[in-house]
Amino acid sequence: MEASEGSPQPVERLLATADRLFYAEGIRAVGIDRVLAESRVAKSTLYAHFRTKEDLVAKYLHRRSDATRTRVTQAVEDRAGQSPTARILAAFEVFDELLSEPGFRGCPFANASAEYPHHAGIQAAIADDRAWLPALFSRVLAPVAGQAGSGLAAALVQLYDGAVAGAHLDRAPESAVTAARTARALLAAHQVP
Amino acid sequence: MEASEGSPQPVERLLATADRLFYAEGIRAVGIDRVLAESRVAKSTLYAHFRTKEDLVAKYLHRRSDATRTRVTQAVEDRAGQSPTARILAAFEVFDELLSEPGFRGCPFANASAEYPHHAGIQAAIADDRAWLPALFSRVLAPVAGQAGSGLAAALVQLYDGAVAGAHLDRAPESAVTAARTARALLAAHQVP
DNA sequence: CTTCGTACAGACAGATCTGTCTGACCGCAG
DNA sequence: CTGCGGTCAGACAGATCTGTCTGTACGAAG
Repeated sequence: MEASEGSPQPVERLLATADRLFYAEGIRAVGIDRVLAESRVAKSTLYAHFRTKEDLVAKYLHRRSDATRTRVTQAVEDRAGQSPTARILAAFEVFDELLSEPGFRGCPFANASAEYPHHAGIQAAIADDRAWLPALFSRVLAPVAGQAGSGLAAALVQLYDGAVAGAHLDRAPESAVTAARTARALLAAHQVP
Repeated sequence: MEASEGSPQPVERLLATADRLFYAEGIRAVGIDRVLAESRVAKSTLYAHFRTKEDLVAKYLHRRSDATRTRVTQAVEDRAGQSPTARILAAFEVFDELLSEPGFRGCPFANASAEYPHHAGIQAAIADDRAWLPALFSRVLAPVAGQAGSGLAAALVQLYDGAVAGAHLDRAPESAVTAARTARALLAAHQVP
């Protein structure tokens, strides 16, 4: 039934290769033929599972979103008993790891939005991703910050977005540390414990 | 000698159309033929002034950068006598205007970087743009913040980048106001007058 | 009037990209 | 053994894109 631990199933190979190439070189810059050749998958297999290239792109984005959300959420949940500030800063520690990874090339969702500003399925994948981080921050802050909680969460998301942009465009991975410092100052200014 | 006030010269028409289309729809998504048709310029004229499409893209980016830098710098210089905090906040007021413009679709440099991650001329145009804002903030902060000035400037640039990303991906132009609030808190925390 | 520089219009070649289709192969269920 | 679902390999059509080239038009300079 399942893969007998040889090389992964075709769809998995396809998605792994698409992730690598689309993220590293840009989506429109990478043709379907290239993805197929490097993943050793037949064209007919691709189109048996995805209606168009854009469907594959949307799937690529959803997988990226899931992976990051899981990783960040886990780090925050691991500190369930600690203070809201400590939990927020735990998220920023993960951001630091993400932004320091060798192949980091910016936010895959911002990048995809630049390439497909008007495609419904891709924009939906992006909108989907944009929801989880403010929700996570709001959840962490809910016990201590009442009304101002969502505004504070939005400000923290901005710090994340700014760190991502800077790490990419300025090739400055230390921007995650700068963002964490600002986050700490912001939380202190709002008397979050 | 100069244009007798009819329709602008071909290169100017070309650049205006390229700016509009590249920014609104993405660079790779817009073919040269489309730019030529909408600007009513002949293909031979384009290639007499630009060696390749990418050269035109680089020019488009340089013009965008110049326009924004001029506008922001002017607002800051207009408050030459005022406090550093007031001058920084004046920049954020301009950001608010920029992010609230109807056709706003994110940072043209981040967008271009997503589409041409490996093209030397385009990456050079992006790197060029990335320098002026931290330099402006550093200049404003130099009189009051000594050593910490450049770190503070970097943090403020992050706030700008975060506001741009949020305004684009979340369609939330009010993110400029959020960023300005954080900037004010940050400057206060560093006792900048 | 002629010449020169600039621009226009559009054909053209060559490359490339997406999506369809054909045919062969292979493991497994019946 | 036979049939079937899933996969591979690659040809193919049709569209599209960049960059070159040809020929024409027009105003200014000489």
